[in-house]
Amino acid sequence: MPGYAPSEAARRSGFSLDTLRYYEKIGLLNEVGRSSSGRRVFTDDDLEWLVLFRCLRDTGMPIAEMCRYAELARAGEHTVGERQALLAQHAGRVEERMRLLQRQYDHLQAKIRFYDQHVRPR
Amino acid sequence: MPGYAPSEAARRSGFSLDTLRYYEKIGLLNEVGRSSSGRRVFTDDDLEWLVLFRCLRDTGMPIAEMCRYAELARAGEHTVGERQALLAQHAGRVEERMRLLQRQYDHLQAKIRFYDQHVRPR
DNA sequence: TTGCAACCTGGAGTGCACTCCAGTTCAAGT
DNA sequence: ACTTGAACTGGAGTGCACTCCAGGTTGCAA
Repeated sequence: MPGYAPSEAARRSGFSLDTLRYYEKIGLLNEVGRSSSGRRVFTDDDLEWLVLFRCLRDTGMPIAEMCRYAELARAGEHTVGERQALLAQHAGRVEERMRLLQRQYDHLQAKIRFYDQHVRPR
Repeated sequence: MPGYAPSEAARRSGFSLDTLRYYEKIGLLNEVGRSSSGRRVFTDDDLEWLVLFRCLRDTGMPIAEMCRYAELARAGEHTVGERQALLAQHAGRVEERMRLLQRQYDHLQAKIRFYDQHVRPR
């Protein structure tokens, strides 16, 4: 059980120090342990949570929903079904977003190719 | 040349009336024509611009960059190269985002499948 | 022992992209 | 003539997710 300094946790998770403190303050991240002098010491478990938050954030989940998920997890094992449902619903929305993104990307490419006719005519 | 009422333009573009006015106010959308009584009348050309803005917005382009593109277009034909380059650069960033999104989506699916072991054990 | 970087806190500030509001005007239907 | 609803303006307000700040510890290296 090593335990990571804030800067190390930031480096590993890709979140800024301020964001880590913010996530803890709003109760997204569980209270992080402290050293004798009051400095945060992140555990591997904390880091795993951060990896999940990064996944959820990158896929566009709002923070309020991440909080909901974290609360369910803290509530105990009997919430696994609800937690899974939450993730599954989110995954569905992500699929939709991916389809839209692909569609608009195709439009964009068409537009770029269209320019080819004018930038280098014929 | 029909010309569309604001509500019709909103319906066709998927932007709200407020957003249409906002886009015009900040100079993203060119000054829209007016009826004798001062009401906006959107042309097909306006609508085409809105379709493009929707594409760019859905793919995550910041408004400032869309403004830049619109300015280039207003500046004349000699900017086609720069315009194309701007779109191409954006497309590159979109590809990157799509890859990240796919990667994180896969993580998410793995997490959901992992729950299966616990929700319906063995 | 002194310097300095990393860390702490509470709270204020930022940037983005809208969204809402109050008060007014206008066009068209009954 | 009157009502209704869509549109107009300038400007204020909102929601989200951070990000920054001031002022104060603390741990460690030289």
